[in-house]
Amino acid sequence: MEEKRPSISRGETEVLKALWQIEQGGVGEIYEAVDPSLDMDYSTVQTYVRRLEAKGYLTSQRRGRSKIYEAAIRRAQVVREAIDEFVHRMFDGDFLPMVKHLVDSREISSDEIDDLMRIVNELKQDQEDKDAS
Amino acid sequence: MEEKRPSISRGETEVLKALWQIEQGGVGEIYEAVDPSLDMDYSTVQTYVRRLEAKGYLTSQRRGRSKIYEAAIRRAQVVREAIDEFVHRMFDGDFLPMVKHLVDSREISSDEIDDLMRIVNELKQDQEDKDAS
DNA sequence: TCCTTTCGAGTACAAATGTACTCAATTCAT
DNA sequence: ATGAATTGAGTACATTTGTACTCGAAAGGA
Repeated sequence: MEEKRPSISRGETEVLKALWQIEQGGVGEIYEAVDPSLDMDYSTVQTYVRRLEAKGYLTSQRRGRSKIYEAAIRRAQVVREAIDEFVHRMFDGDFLPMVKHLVDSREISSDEIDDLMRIVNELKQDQEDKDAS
Repeated sequence: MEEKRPSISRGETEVLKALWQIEQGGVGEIYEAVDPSLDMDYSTVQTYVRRLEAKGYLTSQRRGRSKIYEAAIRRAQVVREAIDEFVHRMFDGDFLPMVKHLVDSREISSDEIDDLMRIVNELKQDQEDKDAS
């Protein structure tokens, strides 16, 4: 089991997202990959990278003079933890009200509803399969 | 339309949750209502209340020597904004992957699946009703 | 070779956040 | 009435976060 690492801030999350996208790269490449609409300074990216490494979210290996970074934690893992944290914070850990809010508070296209249907049906299927065993 | 107020921190959120629960009350009562497992100091609650008022999340009215506070923003509103922020941050605004993660990353009881079904069916119903008009 | 660009490493610093103390006024129980 | 508890108001302070600058080494182009 991994240690539980410190949580990350919004800015750090953005940099991590960029790194997940490019899989690996130096600060320059990460900088390129960060959502441009954020208009994040190179130095700022640099700082976040440093902090992320300190927090154990990514590892680096030297290659010549520069450093290649790589995420040390999979996206799904971080996302899961963030969701858990969020559901606990806002709904005392009860995820259904969360889903309800999610779908209630925005307009959803028919396609999305169908996708939702599919997701839930799959769940139900799995559950029935399990019951049958 | 309301101004967009500053966002609130975890601690502030907890105090706001407490206030939503008791509807209204002085700092003492809010303090009592805060999730005890957080073990939040009276003074800390006091500070959060002050900051929440400054941020426009709650209003107060004097009653004698003490002050009665009341939430100025409905829970649903705050929750919606928080969810939006979260979905944007983690899923670039795309809520389906969010739901998928939500249901994938935990064990869900049959009852909960049925509830989910109900929620989604209701959605579908609404959508069809709308189409019919 | 000399200039420009690129990095890493370190430092800076204000705002936000978590957490708490002080003090003065007041209220309450004995 | 007097000491204890409560409350509002203000202050304190370390940590985290957002944002950025400096400096020096290396690398690459002219």
